[in-house]
Amino acid sequence: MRTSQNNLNNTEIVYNYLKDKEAPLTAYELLNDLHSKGIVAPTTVYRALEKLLEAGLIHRIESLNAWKVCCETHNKNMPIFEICDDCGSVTEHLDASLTQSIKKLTKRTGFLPNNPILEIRGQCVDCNSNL
Amino acid sequence: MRTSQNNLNNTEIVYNYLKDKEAPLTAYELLNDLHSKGIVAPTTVYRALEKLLEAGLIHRIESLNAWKVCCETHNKNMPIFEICDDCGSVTEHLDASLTQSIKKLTKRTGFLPNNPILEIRGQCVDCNSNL
DNA sequence: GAATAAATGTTATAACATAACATAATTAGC
DNA sequence: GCTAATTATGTTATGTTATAACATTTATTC
Repeated sequence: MRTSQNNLNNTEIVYNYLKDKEAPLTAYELLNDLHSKGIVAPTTVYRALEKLLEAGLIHRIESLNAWKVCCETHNKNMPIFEICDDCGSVTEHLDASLTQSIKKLTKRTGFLPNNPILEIRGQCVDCNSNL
Repeated sequence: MRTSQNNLNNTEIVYNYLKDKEAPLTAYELLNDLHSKGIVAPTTVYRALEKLLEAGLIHRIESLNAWKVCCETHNKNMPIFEICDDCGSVTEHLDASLTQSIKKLTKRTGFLPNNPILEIRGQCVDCNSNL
């Protein structure tokens, strides 16, 4: 029996919900928030997230165990995330010189990069200027 | 009642064990391996890891949920880790130009960095040259 | 040696993630 | 359109990572 009320599949439901969020959400936050859409098991959430990740539509924020939509303007650059530990906002940045630095490093060491994880924990401009 | 057999405290026990490892260990791997030293609860392991982290003696590898001793030659540079998904080895690197790139980015965005998490998943030189 | 602080022990549980297998929906070929 | 194969989904259970809450012990200070 199909439990969802409309013709969106789980992957689309998760993506649409995540799309509007400033801060990333954990899988269990998604599960909780999307109960009303017929998503009732962790497995369902994780399967959707896996597909979105493969499609390059979302990123996993490793240091938060949370998920965020991709800005989709990578243009060959590696994404780096600024994570505000005060307000929880996460912003994605693309930076050519950073990307070059990492490429140089891996070239020098002979490492074959696959998935760079670049996250900076700290305080965003709004939070550190309001002190 | 004191259960450990010698005069090392838990923090030292964990550090000494971690020190010799090429690959990082998870908290539960440490727990399992250090049962014989009287460490029998997750809490004990996490408390030791927290102290070592504060002391700057270890790093947490976020994308592996695992822990590794610090090379202790940072010299103001931010550590970046190359993580081999084939053999599990993790190597720590210090790179001035990478550090500069990140500083420039945070200066531009007004972000106050606290803890940079820089990890590259991929294939180490040994694993990618043996193909 | 009593009072305080720091470290450790113990039990329970929260939070994050996947395994294993059953069923349903979609599609591809005939 | 029917059947087979594939893909998606549902369901239950469990594995893995991390912390809370509180008791006890050890070390330190006066």
